[in-house]
Amino acid sequence: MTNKKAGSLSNTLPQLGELELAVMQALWARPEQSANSLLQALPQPRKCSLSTVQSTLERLHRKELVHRTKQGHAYVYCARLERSQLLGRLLGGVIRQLHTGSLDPILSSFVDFADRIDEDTLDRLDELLQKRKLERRVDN
Amino acid sequence: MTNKKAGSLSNTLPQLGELELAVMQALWARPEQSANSLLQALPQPRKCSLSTVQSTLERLHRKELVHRTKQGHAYVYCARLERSQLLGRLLGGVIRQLHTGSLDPILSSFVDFADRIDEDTLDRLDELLQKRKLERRVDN
DNA sequence: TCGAAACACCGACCGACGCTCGGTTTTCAG
DNA sequence: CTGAAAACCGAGCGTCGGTCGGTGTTTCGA
Repeated sequence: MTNKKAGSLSNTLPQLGELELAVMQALWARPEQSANSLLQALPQPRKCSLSTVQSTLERLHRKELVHRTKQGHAYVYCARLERSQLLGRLLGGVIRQLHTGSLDPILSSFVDFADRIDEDTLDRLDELLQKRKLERRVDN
Repeated sequence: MTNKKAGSLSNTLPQLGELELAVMQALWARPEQSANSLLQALPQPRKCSLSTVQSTLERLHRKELVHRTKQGHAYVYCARLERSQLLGRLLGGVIRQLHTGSLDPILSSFVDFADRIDEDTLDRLDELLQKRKLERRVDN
């Protein structure tokens, strides 16, 4: 019947495609680049036309992930978010989908995740945590 | 020209649609349900036909997120992952997209995330961490 | 000054996905 | 054996990311 809407992850930050991600990576590696420069910077097996990069940049711009200014007749782009900020947003999006109201399962899931990675990761996480708590105390 | 592949989040767990998520929620709330029962359990504004729920279940099954067994002439479904496990996977997927090789930024992003949520969250995270580290020592 | 090069902009098409459903076939139970 | 309930199949739709070519516009150097 008459379709309503697919929407998928409505509450979530729009997911990033492969090329979009590659472009962001290139932009983080070196800020302030033109579409053409970005095209060159793309990893080997990622060759496509300038148009493709441009429309990807356009999409990224609509998603407010990049900022652009006219420099002569061409745009110069730069990322509007640090890599870690984007990661934080995406993490938040995923979490928001599956939250239960309580924070514990989330925290637990993450500790679980860290635990599975590496022997030292828990310790590293601990260090960061202590440092953060210290900073917090100074701020207040 | 000849299209190659869209793929989007190739390395990632396939994203879940709205209905798929709703079905999983219902399944977590009460395991061992039939398609029909699941249809009834869906939240109010989520009314659709049995067929729709069935094909969603089929998709979920292909994604190995639900397990099913014939009970009489109908399937009975149950989730193959706990909510927290799925969350962990999804988290891992997002992280894998944006990792830099070093784990630090990830951990940092998460501590950041926890910090922004609530005053006590850092402490709670600390508790869980210490508990986990203790358990680890016992295991080894 | 003028023309080519570089770029933005537009529209088109493709494949993948999730959602939606109706019709057909299978299957079980009364 | 018959009817209801479910599975199964296939179709269509909207959105999204990727891909590009053509067209118009701006710039800069010859």
